[in-house]
Amino acid sequence: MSMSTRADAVRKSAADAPRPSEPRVAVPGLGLSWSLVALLREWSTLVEAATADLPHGMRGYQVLRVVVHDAPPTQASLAARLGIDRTVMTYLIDKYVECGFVERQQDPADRRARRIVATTRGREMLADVDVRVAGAEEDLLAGLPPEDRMRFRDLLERAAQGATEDEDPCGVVARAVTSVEGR
Amino acid sequence: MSMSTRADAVRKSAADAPRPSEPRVAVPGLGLSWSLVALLREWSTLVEAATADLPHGMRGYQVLRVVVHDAPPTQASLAARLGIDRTVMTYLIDKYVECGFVERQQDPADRRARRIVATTRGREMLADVDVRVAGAEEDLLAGLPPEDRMRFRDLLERAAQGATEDEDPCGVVARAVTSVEGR
DNA sequence: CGAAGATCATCTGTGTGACAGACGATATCA
DNA sequence: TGATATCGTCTGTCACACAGATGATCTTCG
Repeated sequence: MSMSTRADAVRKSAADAPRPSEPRVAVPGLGLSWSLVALLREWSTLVEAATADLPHGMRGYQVLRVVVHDAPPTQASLAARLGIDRTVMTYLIDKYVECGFVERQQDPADRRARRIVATTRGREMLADVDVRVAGAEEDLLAGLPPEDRMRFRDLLERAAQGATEDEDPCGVVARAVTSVEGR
Repeated sequence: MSMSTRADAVRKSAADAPRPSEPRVAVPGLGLSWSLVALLREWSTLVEAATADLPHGMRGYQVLRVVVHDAPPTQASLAARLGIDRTVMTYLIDKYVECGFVERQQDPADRRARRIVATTRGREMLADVDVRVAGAEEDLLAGLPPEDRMRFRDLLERAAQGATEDEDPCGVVARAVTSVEGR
């Protein structure tokens, strides 16, 4: 960030209000970082609002999504898929079971494993949240004229694709997400 | 923090939720979240590498940057600027003092306050890291043809600006960053 | 078949990091 | 002068991720 104001300006009395910071901020090469982070942050805020009903925030949403769409055979594989520690997955699922969104079923083929299946209620909730999330994403780009939004999405997607070519896409999201909600 | 766009009232934190990921599987609106997060994640990785010499990674980098460029009058204002808790700032600065990058100087005008000033070594280090970070950002967009990069930067910046109009830009970055590197 | 080892989910302990609150020192205001 | 606010620090607490051990079960191979 850093802005043009400079050191000598330190004259000002300490009593000054913590200045509200003006949004300009122009430092070479910094705009990219800042914009990326700011946008993601805003996204996080919006999506958080959209999923306020779900335990464990974004994390939980992801889990539910994967459970519904991919139905991984074991809890461990589910965790691996999202880059979450297996022990964490345990109490994460606990919570969701408690809320009635998913169930643990003994896999008859392998009695060590529990298959995590979404309940009807879980599915409904997911569908509902999906809609809200989509809306949130649209809101996120509200500052751009419609035709630029598409262009932006496209460029963003290509950039991301290029940047993560050889990377594991699942863990990526999981890790980044974890933190964002951190606060 | 205030959220500009809608996102009304989100007192409780507990949810977030991107649409993660699996590579295939096309879900409407899916790409945006994933791409944003993935790109930021990649950025985080690169920048983390670029700032490996600095304590506290990118957090420390931000602090050093602000110290050098803005020279905030007090430790508290520095913390506020970056959205970091004041008590956290204490040991964060401790570390940097220990490394010889900054110094705490009693402000003669207000003996309660310590002015944080960068040492020559700190400035050199910052300049050095700045270069590396700029390079990292360039790498980040390597997947885009050169002319698209500019276009992308522009769109990204405008989108971010629109999304965070009335928001405090500093805290934004700090918080998001914290989280992302979380891991 | 049966023993050894792998795998699954869970439980327990540990470490890290953020934050609230209290504190002494100082500044400011009435 | 006294009351109140601010600055930086310190202490205690809390949440959370992770490593390791545990009991149950499957698999492999002699």
